[in-house]
Amino acid sequence: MQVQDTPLVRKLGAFVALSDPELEILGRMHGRPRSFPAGVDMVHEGQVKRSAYVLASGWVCSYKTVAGGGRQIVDFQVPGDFLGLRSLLFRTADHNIEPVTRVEASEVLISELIDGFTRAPRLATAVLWAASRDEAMVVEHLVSIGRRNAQERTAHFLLELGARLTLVGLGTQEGYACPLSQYLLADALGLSAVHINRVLRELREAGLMSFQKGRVEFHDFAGLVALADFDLAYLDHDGPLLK
Amino acid sequence: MQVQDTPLVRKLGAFVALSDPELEILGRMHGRPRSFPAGVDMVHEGQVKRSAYVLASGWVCSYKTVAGGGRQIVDFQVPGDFLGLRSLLFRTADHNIEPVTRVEASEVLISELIDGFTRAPRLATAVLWAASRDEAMVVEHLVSIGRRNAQERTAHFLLELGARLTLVGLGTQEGYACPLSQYLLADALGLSAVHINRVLRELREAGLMSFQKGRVEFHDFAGLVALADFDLAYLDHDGPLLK
DNA sequence: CGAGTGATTGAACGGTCTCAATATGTGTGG
DNA sequence: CCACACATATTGAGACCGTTCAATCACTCG
Repeated sequence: MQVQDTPLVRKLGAFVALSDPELEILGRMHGRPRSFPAGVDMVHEGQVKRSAYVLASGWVCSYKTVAGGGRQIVDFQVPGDFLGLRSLLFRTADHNIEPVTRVEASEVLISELIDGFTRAPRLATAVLWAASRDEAMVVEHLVSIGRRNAQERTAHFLLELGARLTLVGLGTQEGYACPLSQYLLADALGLSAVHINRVLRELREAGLMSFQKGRVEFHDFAGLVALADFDLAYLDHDGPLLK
Repeated sequence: MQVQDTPLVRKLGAFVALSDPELEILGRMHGRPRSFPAGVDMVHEGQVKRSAYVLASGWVCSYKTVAGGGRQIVDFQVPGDFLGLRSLLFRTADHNIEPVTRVEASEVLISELIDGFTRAPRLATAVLWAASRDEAMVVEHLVSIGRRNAQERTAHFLLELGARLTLVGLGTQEGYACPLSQYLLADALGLSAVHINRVLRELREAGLMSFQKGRVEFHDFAGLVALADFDLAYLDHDGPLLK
């Protein structure tokens, strides 16, 4: 099988130097393609029959709803990310998953995953690392919402998305394509869409960055990192941690 | 070896029905006791040499600091909880761990953990479940801070702590002993200590609950659950999920 | 061309913060 | 046992950040 350059391979490859047999096993995980339209939940809270997926293209968001009718987006997933790993061990899914754009994803059977791990334990480590990194991002998100004001929070979030996309080859320090609406951004950052709009304007007028017409552009990367108190380290790798 | 009734055994036992050999392996994890005074960090951000621990007695908090000098407490750990599992795969710890009270904990070597899993795979499942549950709590915390007002947030948090403590035999629907100061509560809930004080007074005057002199008392459990939009399901088990 | 979605801006309200002062409790040293 | 320092809890007053409501604009798609 030809060595592939999928987002998943690129991401895990940043952590573990992958051998040919390992690449081959990963390649097989892309064998069960599924397609989902934007805006229709792939998984909803309380759903019993669940699957895990690897995102091939498109963006999705994971969210929970609250009594008042609002919702909190916990995280977005971009190509190369896993979906639904966390609640595999629960009786029912504990959150909703909604595609932000049209999405192509590969369904991963749990048995397949376990089997892959048995034959290539280093893959298990790589996936665990990816899961730990996901949780670290949720934690950083929590810190943002709890202790940063709207500007810092917004800047931090868009920087982090940039770092993740860069890891899978979909972004640079110049910017990236971003299909999120200001409403989605608001639901993710615990702010109102109106206020997001004002904050984006302030950031633009300060010459730090812009987010318009589906594209995030960093105009003063260092300044933005300083404003957001963004830690480059935890997404920055000089190369695989495991050779 | 005598079958033990430690908080860890009690918690994992709620998820997986544990056999004698499994209990014996768990018991051995309590073989490396350590003691820590209140207020002195056990682990700090960026620290390279890390250990994992199982909490035997006392409370600790995990937190991250932000530029302005503030901090956000991500979670508290109570007896039976693991410490430091998440960042095991990172080069350095990504958060601080501070004992809230004097703490007794057992150091767990990574090799020991892996070895235990090899000989008792069901233990691995149980620990993974515990880790997933921890992450689910962080997510719920995120939702609280993002989308609930101060009253709902405070009520939700104290209810969740109660549910966790009940799981290890340290609380009931009547209440529980709680060593947290209003400052710690504030750092956890993304509020100021002054406002926490007012919120606690409102909850008390509404006849819902009280938190005074180190003790949380639920006066109207159902009313509090309704106010907080608290989901009893995800911490509520009729018995082990795996027989 | 009309409808719907997303972006933008203004004005007023309100939840939470900050600053400040006063209790209350607890441990320490004299 | 008292005096004191120190942490924690409590309460008030004013300021500020972000919300809500409302209107207008821009763009896309039928």
